[in-house]
Amino acid sequence: MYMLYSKSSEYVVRALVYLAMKDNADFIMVKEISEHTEIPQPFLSKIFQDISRAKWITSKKGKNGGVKLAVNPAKLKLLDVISYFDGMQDYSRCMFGHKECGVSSKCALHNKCSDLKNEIYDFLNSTTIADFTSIWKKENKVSLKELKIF
Amino acid sequence: MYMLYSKSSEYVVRALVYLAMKDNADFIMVKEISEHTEIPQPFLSKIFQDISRAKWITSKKGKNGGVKLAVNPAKLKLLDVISYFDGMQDYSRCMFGHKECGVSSKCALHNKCSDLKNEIYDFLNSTTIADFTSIWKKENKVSLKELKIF
DNA sequence: ATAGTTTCAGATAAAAAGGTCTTAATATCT
DNA sequence: AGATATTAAGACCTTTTTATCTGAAACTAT
Repeated sequence: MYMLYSKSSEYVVRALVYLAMKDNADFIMVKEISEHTEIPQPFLSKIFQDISRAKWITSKKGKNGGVKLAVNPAKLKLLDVISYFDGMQDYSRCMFGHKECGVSSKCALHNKCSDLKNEIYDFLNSTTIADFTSIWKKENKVSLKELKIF
Repeated sequence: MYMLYSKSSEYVVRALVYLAMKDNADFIMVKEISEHTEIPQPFLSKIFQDISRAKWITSKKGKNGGVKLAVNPAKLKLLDVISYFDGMQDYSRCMFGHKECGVSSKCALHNKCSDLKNEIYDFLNSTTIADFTSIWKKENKVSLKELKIF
């Protein structure tokens, strides 16, 4: 499928939003996050291993262990998250495959489409984990099961 | 992956555009279409079987056989093609999962996102196979290898 | 130190998507 | 009628994505 983002990306956004809602003093157990986000726990563990390598979180083993945000969620853009898991896609590609898509060959269809792609790019590039978190806090919700980027 | 469309959808658009460029008097061999669109022939056959059930094309076996458009390409919307293969997705779903997404709970993020989804929907709903074809004719191209919806 | 808890790491399994192959059926031409 | 060309149909294979399992390592509290 030509994708906007994968399941992993969606999951990790939910997980990061949940973490960002906490005061970030304690480590949060993966199990707890799994329950509130409805992400299968083993899968979530693996995702955390992944983003722990990327230094977005730190983790602690043993009693009172868990995971904790290591970066400012206001600096974590959706684009970063998605491209980390799914790779960066080409938001500027011409739909007709022209290498040099000059003015002469531009048409309404092309323009419409590249505008759309720019908008998607801008949205992903300007929206952060913190943006989601602040809304969720306002709503006083705990569960993030339903959260979807699009 | 959360998709905009699958490979099948992309392929079938290319194939339909190719067919729509022909005068539609003769049946066109799947092999010929496969070569000009760079779609693996066995896969393309399968896709044609599919859309032949949907009555978008007719096919003829045997010598001088092949496939032929059975509908007006100006009436074939991208949305139809994509939803036929990938199913209709929910373009109006609230990103926070609210069943009743009332004004009070709407936020900038929600609005931005639903605007985007609407635009995508409108694009897919207003663009037809014929739109692609007319541009391709203008460009005097034969090969459709590079064509991509987005 | 030891027991208990919890992540880490990697192997493995299941599901979905994408792609190929083979045989049968059907049409056309001679 | 027979030979040939071409799609139909469905089984099968491959790759990618998603999900699970297991044994160890590490930390804490007692």
